[in-house]
Amino acid sequence: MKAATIRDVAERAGVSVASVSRVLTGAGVVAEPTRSKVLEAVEALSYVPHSGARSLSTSRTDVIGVILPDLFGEFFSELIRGMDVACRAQGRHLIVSSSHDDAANAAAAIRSMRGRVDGLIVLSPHLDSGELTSSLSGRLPVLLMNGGDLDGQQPSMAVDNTGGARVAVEHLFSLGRRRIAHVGGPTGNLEARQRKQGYLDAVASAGAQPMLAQGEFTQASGFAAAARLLASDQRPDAIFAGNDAMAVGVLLAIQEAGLRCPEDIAVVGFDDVPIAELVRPGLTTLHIDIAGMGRRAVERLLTEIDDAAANSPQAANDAAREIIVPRLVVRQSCGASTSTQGFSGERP
Amino acid sequence: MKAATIRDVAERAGVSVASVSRVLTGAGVVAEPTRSKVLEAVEALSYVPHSGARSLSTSRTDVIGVILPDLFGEFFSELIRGMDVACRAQGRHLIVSSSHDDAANAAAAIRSMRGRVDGLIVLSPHLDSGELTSSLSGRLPVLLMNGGDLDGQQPSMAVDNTGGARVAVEHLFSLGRRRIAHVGGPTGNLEARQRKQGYLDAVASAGAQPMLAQGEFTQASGFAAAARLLASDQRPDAIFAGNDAMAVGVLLAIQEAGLRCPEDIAVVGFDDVPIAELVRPGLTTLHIDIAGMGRRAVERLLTEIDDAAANSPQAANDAAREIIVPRLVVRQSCGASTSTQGFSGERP
DNA sequence: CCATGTCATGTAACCGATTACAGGAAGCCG
DNA sequence: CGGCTTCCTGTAATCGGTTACATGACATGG
Repeated sequence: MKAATIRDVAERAGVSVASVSRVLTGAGVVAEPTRSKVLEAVEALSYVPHSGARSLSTSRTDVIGVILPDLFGEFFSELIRGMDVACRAQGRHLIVSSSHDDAANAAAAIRSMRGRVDGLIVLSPHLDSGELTSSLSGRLPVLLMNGGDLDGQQPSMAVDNTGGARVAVEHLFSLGRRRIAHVGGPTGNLEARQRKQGYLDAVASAGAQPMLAQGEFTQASGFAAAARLLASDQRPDAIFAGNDAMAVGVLLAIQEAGLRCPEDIAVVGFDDVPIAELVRPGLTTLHIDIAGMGRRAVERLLTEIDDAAANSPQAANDAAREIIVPRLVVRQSCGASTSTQGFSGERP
Repeated sequence: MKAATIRDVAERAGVSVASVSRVLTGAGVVAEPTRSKVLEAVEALSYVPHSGARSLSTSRTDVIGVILPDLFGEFFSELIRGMDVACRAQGRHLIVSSSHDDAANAAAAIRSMRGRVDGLIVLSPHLDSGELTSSLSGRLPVLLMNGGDLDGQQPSMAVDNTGGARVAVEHLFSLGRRRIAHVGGPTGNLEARQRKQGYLDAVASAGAQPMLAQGEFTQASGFAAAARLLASDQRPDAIFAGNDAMAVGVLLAIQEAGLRCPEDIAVVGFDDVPIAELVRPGLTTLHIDIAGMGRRAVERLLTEIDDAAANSPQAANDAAREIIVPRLVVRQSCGASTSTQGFSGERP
């Protein structure tokens, strides 16, 4: 049995295909008896419009695509969740393509999505992807997240990594720490660079000396980097890690070295992944509302798509960079509060 | 500037649309000079076939849908990653819809996907979703994951929760533990029930008494449940938790109670989420190759789709239930190995 | 009573691909 | 050179929606 078409529905309801279409799309007016006859027929045949045919005549797909790099588990799922919620609310669908670790890979994914989505959200921690995207996009609306945005013309969103890092380091200074070290992420990663820059700014403002160690955004690399720092003759009294995974590695290294956190060395991370509040001591870190970011990204892309469809010239208005400001979450690892809190890590 | 169509390409290349189509789809034969002229024109116009038009004439979308409940971060992202890899390898796309916590919600998502996907993968921890799916699916190929599969006719995949739990508990018995308790997941959850059943089986085989506590698959609930168990007059010497999140809560409760793991109480979890090897002591747990499961699910769905397209009667062959057998990963928390391992938690 | 406007509905063109079938060029053989 | 393949290419029908425009019914006002 073939699937029912709009003509089958029209025939069964005793009306024309135009009326059926009007009822289903909500466009135009239909008299009440017609409407109910149509709905009845739709129900009886369990008719579902053929999305391809619809997209052919409307030249919209009602689908938006997301291109993702290889991401940490929690970040990925939170982001998708937020996007999904926003899409569902707008009657859109989400098509994802993940694990694009290099630019060429991402480019291929973008190409394969063209023609099947109304717009794209591209997460690109690679510096060169700004140009890459614009060169590939043709006239497909694109929203860049956490990327370079080299030309400043693409609509984009990004976390204020520099500012967040500065806040973290200033917080440590305000608690009396003086020898504050930084464990940075991979050099090729834009976010890693920005966080390092924020650290350097804050240290410079305080008139202190920077102490740097290189990591890879992984727990193991944080452990190794911290081990190097602890062995140096000028041992730091605080470590600001480029992300939470490395911060947890730092905590373990401190523990393994027989030192105490926060008494001997304070630690601050970045991202506020769920594990941050579960480790002991609880990790002070910068919180980002990841799901909210995802939701916001979808909303912005949709207005961009609408603008493009309307050919409106004020599209330039939307071509702004939106900044997400992370919020410092103070737990035990920074030493600000010495009270030992009981376990209360409810996780939904 | 409108997007180029196949006719634009044909005109520029000086050939017919049929030839262009043949080059792009790979169907039929084309002479070499024609092929290269076409590819050149495609390149010049940066032509991308209109997926809607294509799906209209081929009645395929090359997209598969995934319906997901609210999942834990790591599980979700690993699963999607595996599916995504498999899809890409087969030239398919993945459309996701997550956070469907109840059956009605999932049903709505399934309906909204009909007509825009070639098949569906439905993750449903709800007991009633087997019928739900079959009633909604019409003639859309569906693969059920971790669901009830009440009628046994749907192709499906599931983890051997019962068997895995039994292995875990038997392992504890083999280490000399005798008073083994279980912290179970929510009663409405099928997987929670199966794991509990495996625990009960193993305990019965050993002629021991079951000790049960109720949790919610969250870390906090595991903490609370363990606290209750530790306060009882017959304190257990081992706790098998229904998943890793609860197991971590159990570890914290033991620590907070001034007891030692594994010396006083051994702990075993289920799932082997990344955090399992990072907590101290390292958590002994049952490993599931989540990404592999996702990949396999896509592959099975694709063969199901092919069978449906070919109208082949041996489709019944595929309507089997495939079982994923979890593997016990022994770390420190069960007390099997007393050697303290250094930190080596490399995480890609 | 006729001209005119309003409103609901129907007819048919169109979106952009695929592909069955027709047709033409070239090659081969007798 | 004629007839027959063989091989490639082009024409046009088709998929299932949407929607501009035509149509017809009915009400209203002069």
